[in-house]
Amino acid sequence: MTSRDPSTIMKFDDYKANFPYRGKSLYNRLFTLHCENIKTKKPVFAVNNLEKIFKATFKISSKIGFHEMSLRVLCRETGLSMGGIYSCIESKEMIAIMIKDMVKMVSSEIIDNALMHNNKIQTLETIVAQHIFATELLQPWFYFLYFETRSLPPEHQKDSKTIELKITSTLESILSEIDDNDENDENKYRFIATMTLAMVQEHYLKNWKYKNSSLTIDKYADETLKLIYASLKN
Amino acid sequence: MTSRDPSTIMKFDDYKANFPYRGKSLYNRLFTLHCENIKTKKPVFAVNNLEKIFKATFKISSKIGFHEMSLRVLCRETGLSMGGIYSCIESKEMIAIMIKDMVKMVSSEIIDNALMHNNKIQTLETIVAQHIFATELLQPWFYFLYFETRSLPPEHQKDSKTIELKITSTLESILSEIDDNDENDENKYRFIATMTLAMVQEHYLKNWKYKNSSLTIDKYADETLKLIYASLKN
DNA sequence: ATTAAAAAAGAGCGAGCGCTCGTTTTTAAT
DNA sequence: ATTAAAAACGAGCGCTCGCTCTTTTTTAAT
Repeated sequence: MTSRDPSTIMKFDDYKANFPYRGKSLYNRLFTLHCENIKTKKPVFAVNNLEKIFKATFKISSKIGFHEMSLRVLCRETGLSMGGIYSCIESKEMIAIMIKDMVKMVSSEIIDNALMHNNKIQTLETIVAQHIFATELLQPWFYFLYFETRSLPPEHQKDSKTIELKITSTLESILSEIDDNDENDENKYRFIATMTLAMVQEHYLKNWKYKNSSLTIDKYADETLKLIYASLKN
Repeated sequence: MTSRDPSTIMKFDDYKANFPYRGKSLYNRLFTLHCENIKTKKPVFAVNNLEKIFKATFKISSKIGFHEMSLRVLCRETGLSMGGIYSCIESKEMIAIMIKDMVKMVSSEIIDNALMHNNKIQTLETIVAQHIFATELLQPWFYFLYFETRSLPPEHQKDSKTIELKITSTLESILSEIDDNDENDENKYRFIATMTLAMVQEHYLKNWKYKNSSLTIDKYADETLKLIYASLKN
């Protein structure tokens, strides 16, 4: 391995400041992507209601699961009527599909951007750190997709699994490029890539552990990277 | 850290050979634990049906989720009638609770037994390796509990989370006992304990990755332990 | 072969589900 | 202030859910 320069890695606050999928603009994007299937035509109304619908969906389904969330309870939580909800979404199922599509978009962007670095170590560190940052900023989205993939229609389930596969296979090939330890083989790189994703997921799946922890998100990313390098040396 | 002797760690095949929670005897235990609430009085009938019910539950709910599994589909899959099923279980919900209780029992046993070692390194390695082995042998049970904890009644949800907490806090304290690297602190031990459990879970949650893999379960356990030691060295 | 107890069966119950659609209210251009 | 379009409303529809209970079948001791 050539060299590592921790100072080149973006910090969470910098990433957050430029993150385009936040607040109202997040739901604006959602509306733009699905406006064909949304009866409500004026963006300002649709965007407001989409925000209510998705926030309520995350709140309720994180506790009891998406399928167990009835639309009547969703009405109460959003303050909207049944008709109000159904003029902003096609069906209950489509809520889950929209979440999957958003997660897919964000994950793909991180990988595609990181691959444009010439320095492969920087590519590795960008993918890992930015994934941890993005899953923190969109924690309810990633959490939902992890637990509710099974309730998606088959073709969308497949799509969801492809997201994960793309991350690990990208990591795997970068690891083999940057490593110069003869003892390591492709199985080792696959193991480390798998472990890396497991650590990213650990953070957003059990984020209550980290909310009031002395382990900041920047430190978590750094520890994860250190673990990768320690495992390569072995 | 004093010394590590890989030869003292049990291999998967040895563990499997003496594992008491297998085949019919597993469902016999389940019946004994819950016979008060089971209408079917003759063990031979109850045990046979419990086996059908649980195997079908795992098969169906691993694909679509427990709540989405209707009892009518469960009837078809088990070959039993509605009445037949309800004379062996109290309610649909109780199926999930029984699974939680079984997982709790197995996990507790591993920790309690491992803590009886005088050599703390052996305790650590026993907890890690045997957890990986047990979650392989009872994969559907552990997988189910991970994804369906949310559909348990609150007090049982709490109980389920306690299982995980007991494992990580035990690991954490053992790590601090065996480590002599001054650079490490309690946060580091917590991070490593968390990562260790994440690796155990990775294996049983995504076991399709490992079913036909060249990475055997013994090797997986060994790699996980090596990662722990590499991370301690820093 | 008889028979009483145990097990298995499955139609039917009330409740709650996702979703629709005719009506009312709100919006915003004039 | 008027008005036509857009948004919000919510009772009601058909359906499936978990579960019960009476009836039928099987078991096993005599």
